[in-house]
Amino acid sequence: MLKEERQQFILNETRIHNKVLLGDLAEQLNVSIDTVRRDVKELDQLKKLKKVHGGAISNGFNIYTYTETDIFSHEEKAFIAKKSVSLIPNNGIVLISGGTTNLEIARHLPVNLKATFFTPSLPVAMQLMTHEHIEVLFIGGRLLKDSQLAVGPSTIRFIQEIRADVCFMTTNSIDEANGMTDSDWDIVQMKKAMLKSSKKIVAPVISEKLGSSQRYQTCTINEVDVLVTELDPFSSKLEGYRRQNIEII
Amino acid sequence: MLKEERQQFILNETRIHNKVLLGDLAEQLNVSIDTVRRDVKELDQLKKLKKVHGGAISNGFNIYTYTETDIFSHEEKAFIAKKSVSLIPNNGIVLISGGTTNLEIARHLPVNLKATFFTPSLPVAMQLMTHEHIEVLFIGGRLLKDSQLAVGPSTIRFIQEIRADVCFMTTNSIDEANGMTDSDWDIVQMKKAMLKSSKKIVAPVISEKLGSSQRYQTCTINEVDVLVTELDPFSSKLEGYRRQNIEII
DNA sequence: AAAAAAACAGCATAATATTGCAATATTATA
DNA sequence: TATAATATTGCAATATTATGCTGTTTTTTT
Repeated sequence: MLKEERQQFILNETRIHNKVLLGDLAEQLNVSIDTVRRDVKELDQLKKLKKVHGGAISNGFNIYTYTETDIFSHEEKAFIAKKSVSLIPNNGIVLISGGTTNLEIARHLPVNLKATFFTPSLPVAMQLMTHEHIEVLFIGGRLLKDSQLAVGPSTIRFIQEIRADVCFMTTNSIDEANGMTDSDWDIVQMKKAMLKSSKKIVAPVISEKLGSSQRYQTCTINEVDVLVTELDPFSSKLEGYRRQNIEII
Repeated sequence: MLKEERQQFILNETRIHNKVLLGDLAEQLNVSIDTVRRDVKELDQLKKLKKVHGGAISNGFNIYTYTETDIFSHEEKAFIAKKSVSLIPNNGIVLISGGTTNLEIARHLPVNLKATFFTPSLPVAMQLMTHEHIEVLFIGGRLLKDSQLAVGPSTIRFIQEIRADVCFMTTNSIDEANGMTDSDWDIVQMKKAMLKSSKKIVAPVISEKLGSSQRYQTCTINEVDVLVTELDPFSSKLEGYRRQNIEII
């Protein structure tokens, strides 16, 4: 059995039972308790579960597998997500695009939040479905293989029928001059439709994306209502955006 | 055997089994383990799979609950899948519902098959996306949490616009008197729409489902064109279906 | 505080990876 | 077609990784 399989099994067991004992795992997997201990330690470092004395407890369901190198950006995105979820009104209608930051938002929803989410992103939909009180509506269409996102005319038509309270729109790049920009034309068209159908536009953006731009424009900077980054809201790096009357949290 | 073919084989094996051991591959391919190692390394660099110590694991869709050990009667379902895929015409339009048997079909598509698949099932869509030459269209709508399936009026409207060559329709239960039956009303409505939009109806069914029935009817038995089971097509258990003029493979 | 359980560190062993190299096969070019 | 350039493959030597074991330290329980 491959190490990765074993770790996947451990993750699955912790998810199902909420907690597991290292001794039990060692027996089920036919390996020494030291090996299990080492596995659990690694998984803990990858934030996939929480190691406790004698066992491990679940860290919730996570569809995405982070490599060691993006552990830092993962933590930053989780921080952005925690700040972002406060913008969702109870019983609200939410439109949410794809990307790993939005995936974190889908993970960090308050357990008691009741809301309806529309999304064209397969991974985000999967993640949203783990929440009991969240209704998930998938926006269908042609699926792009790399971004796992639905695009195309039927997608846009579907989006046009929605009236959302808030839209979480992630992007490849953002800067003052060009606004939010992306490298894929189909995705940009779909995103434009999303923005049109939403009252409030929230851009959860990791600071490394600030000040860069791509080929196609989704929207200008002043169409954004709220900018959420991992930085302090009064950071000098955000000065330019503050001047545009964008709420920064 | 050409290097290309070998790598294609390796990719297919990892897709089907979710993991492979380098030693096994070397044996199956009649090359040294070094060659396999180099192939896997290349495929890893191309992000087509993930190389790990001792083997490789599938790169796309890896949710534990859908791996071999976790699917009930996996062997039989994989066998049904292998028989079913022969019914897909090249460049055809396919409608495929959810369920683990259909998931196996999505896994076992021939590597060179070109086709367009429509599905309302999240896991099936994920699996289909791992195929290079397959176009995947997701049929959106309200997602049911347990079956991970889109249902509802917008789903049905979307389906009504499709004209499919073949439809793979799995079901909870099937018998001669009641046809295909399910326990969820929304799912049955969605399935009815799928059948209406398809020229040829294929029912991949594991034999233990034969002769049982549920609350709601999807279709009568003579609407089914082809029945695929893990049994020998001439098995006496299939006698009743054969009398209905259903093709059995 | 003592006893028990668990975690940790270091080490030995076996399995797997990497590297350089030579033999062979394939491709490009004159 | 001949020849040079390039790629592929298997092998051997060496390096790395995974695992279990032992003894010791830390944590939990009594």
